[in-house]
Amino acid sequence: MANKYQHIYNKIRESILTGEYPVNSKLPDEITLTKQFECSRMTIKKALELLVNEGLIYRHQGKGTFVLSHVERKSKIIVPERDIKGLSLISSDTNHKVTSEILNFSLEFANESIAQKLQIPIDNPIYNISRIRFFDQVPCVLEQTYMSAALIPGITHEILNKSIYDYIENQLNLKIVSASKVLRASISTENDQEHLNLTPIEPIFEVEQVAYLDNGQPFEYSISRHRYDLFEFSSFSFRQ
Amino acid sequence: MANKYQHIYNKIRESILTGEYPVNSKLPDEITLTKQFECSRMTIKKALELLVNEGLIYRHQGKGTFVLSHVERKSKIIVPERDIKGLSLISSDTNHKVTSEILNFSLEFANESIAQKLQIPIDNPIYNISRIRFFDQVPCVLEQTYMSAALIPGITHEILNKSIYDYIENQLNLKIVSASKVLRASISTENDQEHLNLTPIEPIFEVEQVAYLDNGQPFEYSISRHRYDLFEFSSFSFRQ
DNA sequence: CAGTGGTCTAGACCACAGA
DNA sequence: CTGTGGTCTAGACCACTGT
Repeated sequence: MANKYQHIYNKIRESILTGEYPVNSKLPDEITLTKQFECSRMTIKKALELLVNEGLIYRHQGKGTFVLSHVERKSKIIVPERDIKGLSLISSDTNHKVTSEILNFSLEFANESIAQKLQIPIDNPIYNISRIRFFDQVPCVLEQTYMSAALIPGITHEILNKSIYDYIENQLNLKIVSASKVLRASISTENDQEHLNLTPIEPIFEVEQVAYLDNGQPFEYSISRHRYDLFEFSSFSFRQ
Repeated sequence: MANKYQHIYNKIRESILTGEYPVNSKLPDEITLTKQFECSRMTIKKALELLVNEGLIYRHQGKGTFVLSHVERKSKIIVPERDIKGLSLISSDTNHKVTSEILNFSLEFANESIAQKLQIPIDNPIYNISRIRFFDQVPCVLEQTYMSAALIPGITHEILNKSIYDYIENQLNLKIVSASKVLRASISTENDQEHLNLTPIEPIFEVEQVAYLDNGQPFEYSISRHRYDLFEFSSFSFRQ
């Protein structure tokens, strides 16, 4: 493990998830943890902060640190709202299979709206990519993606059939670090209904996303239209 | 200002929003900031971390700290995804008016599902509250709320017409600190269509939420059904 | 190499909770 | 009062960037 605080975070997280620290129980105090992990108090704090952000524990000045209940849900595909990679995550994590069908893949020139999202000049070249994503052979997402061709060179059909993110991170060695999203419900269009097998009254869960590299440059603007009955987005928020 | 790091956070945030540090510009390095604010480097780091979480800046080891672009959107009611209080926030923030119509307000006994969400025993008393929320006289949210009556005593019609959160925080002096949410798109029911003036093909943006007090106790379980055309949820996520 | 942010320390003092 | 987490310091050493 590279960092001490991440190591400690993983260890404590594991202890919580395996039930060694049960729900509602009190964690050892910070001083005890510094001895247990042979580190300073600041390092323990940093590790525990990660668990607070994750909604796994809460801390109370004067009282201590306690394990929160962490409920699992199973009926749908749960996308952690703060996740950046979307379906790619699921495919590597579980025994489900995510595949793609490419509807369109072309090189175009950015119009004003897209140029603004990607923070590039108008008429710069961009990839325009339309895919249907299948989850265990079931069509579940219509995805429209725009990427700056200068920033992400060498996209091929082959790559689109797998994961764009894998290519960017492992082949181009770029780091995807953040994303801003807008989530909304939307009436399904005829196009949606055809590709995702929906009736006209069945809606779409739309996610509009701009994803950023570690230098702050937007590299992808995408609009994903999810089957309403297969996706939920979960999030945990707390006051800072 | 209570804390030095919050003071510094506010100052730098202000400088970014007023354009004193323009988009894409580099912030002063940490050492310079420690001199400017007369504090240690850890304190600067803590302040800057808040700005990173907010998506206002990004930091790059070896290079520096830079201002990210922060775009505003205006066409819809934008709910910051990490917000806990929902509409109450908007009503106090803007010159728009949020009102309520109470459809039902009764004391009941928790069934298994609700008891589990609120982490109370089955058959404990709970408030069952149904409200329509109006935004500038337009009905826009159907809200179903369950709260433990033991935890949040003294709810009245009067309070429901205003903000429950205000009552809990200012009258009962309880602190609402976190919430876990599930967001989904849903077909509108006849009930939705009637109260929110929707046609059958118009969907609902549903938010299911459990909100927690600072002692980790869930105090509210709610399901809010939003007009799909008036609400968007925005979020910013980054890898930790 | 110098400049910058990332991690980590050892300890000080404060604020809050509960006996 | 003791036990707890929150804030803050002054400084060390490391990792990465670009000259």
